[in-house]
Amino acid sequence: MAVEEDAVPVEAGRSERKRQAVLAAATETFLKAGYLGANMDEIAAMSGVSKQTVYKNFGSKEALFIEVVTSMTGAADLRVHTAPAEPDSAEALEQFLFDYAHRQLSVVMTPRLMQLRRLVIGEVSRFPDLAQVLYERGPQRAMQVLAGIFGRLDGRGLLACPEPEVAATNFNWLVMAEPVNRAMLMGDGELPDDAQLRVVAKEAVRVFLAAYGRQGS
Amino acid sequence: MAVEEDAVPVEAGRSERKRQAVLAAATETFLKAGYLGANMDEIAAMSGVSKQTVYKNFGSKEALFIEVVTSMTGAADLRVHTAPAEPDSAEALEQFLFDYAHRQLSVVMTPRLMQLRRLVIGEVSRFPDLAQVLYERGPQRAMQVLAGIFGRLDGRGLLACPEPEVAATNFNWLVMAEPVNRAMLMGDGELPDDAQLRVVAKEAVRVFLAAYGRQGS
DNA sequence: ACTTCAGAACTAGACCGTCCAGTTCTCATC
DNA sequence: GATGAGAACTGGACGGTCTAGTTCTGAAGT
Repeated sequence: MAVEEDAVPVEAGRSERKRQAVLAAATETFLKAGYLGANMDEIAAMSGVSKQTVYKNFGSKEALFIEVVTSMTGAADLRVHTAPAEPDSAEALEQFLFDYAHRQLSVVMTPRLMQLRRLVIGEVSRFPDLAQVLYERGPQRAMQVLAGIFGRLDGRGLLACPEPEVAATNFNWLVMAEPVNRAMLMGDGELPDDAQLRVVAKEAVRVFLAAYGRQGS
Repeated sequence: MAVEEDAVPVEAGRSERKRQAVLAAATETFLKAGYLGANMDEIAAMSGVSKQTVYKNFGSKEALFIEVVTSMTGAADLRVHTAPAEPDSAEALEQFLFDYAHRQLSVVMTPRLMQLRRLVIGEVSRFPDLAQVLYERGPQRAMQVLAGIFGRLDGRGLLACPEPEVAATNFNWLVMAEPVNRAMLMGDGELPDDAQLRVVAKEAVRVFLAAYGRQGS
């Protein structure tokens, strides 16, 4: 029937447009006020839609919240997940690690993703499944991808990590831990700029290579 | 007048006992339900006290919440903050780092402290000052203490860290990042046991010494 | 006698979800 | 291109529920 069953509707029908408007307004509202603090009337008003339409599209406040979080994690997932070319020499390895760290930091250290993380953490007891999905699609996936790469580099003698998962975990958190955990509690007021991200990434690579490189950088 | 202005009342008067009962009940309730989800009627009932008494002792829901969080952070602060004897040889250094990491993990990785952290993170926009206090009395203080120690060890030639703050930050998160961030999103269902904590601590020390030790472990 | 508190009712307001009458859009058919 | 049926939407009101905070009465303790 309809040929335009597009997954990413550029010019969608009225219903779909309203649905997207509600989702956008709900995202803003939940990020700002939290789950209990968010107001369905306000979401409807902000999206220029009646409450009836909100409930027709999403059924309940819970369902809307779940949709907001999963759609945001999915979008972030796409931006992070691009297979990088693996290095084949010591110099290429160092550059590869730095680029990976810098890109990961650049994508993740944004006010919206930090606020999403706060939101989900605060609702762990109410929505444990959502939090688990965020963990699996975030840190866990990053560490799995890294572990695969590190395992192959170990096989080629470019790294010395008998347990690639451990090395991947340590590299991941050497890069992400300080900025993320600082942002969690100190707010988005002083998120690190690009220069600071590069400093963090560089020292993380140095420490990592000292521990898992062939003969120290 | 009253001679018994004890800071830590072992056997306090009725008023003080009721105050403590309210504080205990409020702590449980806020940890379980969050700020907006907590119910003042329930807190009064759980502490065997009338709402009038609750409001006489703590003024408002906000004030009670602030008191709950600050008293918990203060208590945790006391348990973490004991000056350790600094090492004076390479072997003592390794043992010192391991003991420090293991103790830090043991104290922090408890369901109540993890839940407190989730609670405060979820309320960052409503109570930014509380979150800042938690950060300063938690990770920040730990890193400052470590930086001081590392600076002296660098002076004695036991470490090679021209920037002790950077080394302290990296050691702290090598130890804490994986367990804490996993617990934040995956819940308290599978908090690491002592054996796992020792594995994490040991590998953290190894990586740290490879990067900041004098000639590798 | 005098303070203190329990217990319960009460105020004032917020909010989720529903309902309905009237309007607007979409799209197949003519 | 006009038309008409049916789906989608609006705007507002509203029921029922919940909650923070106040107030009142009576009892208990000192």
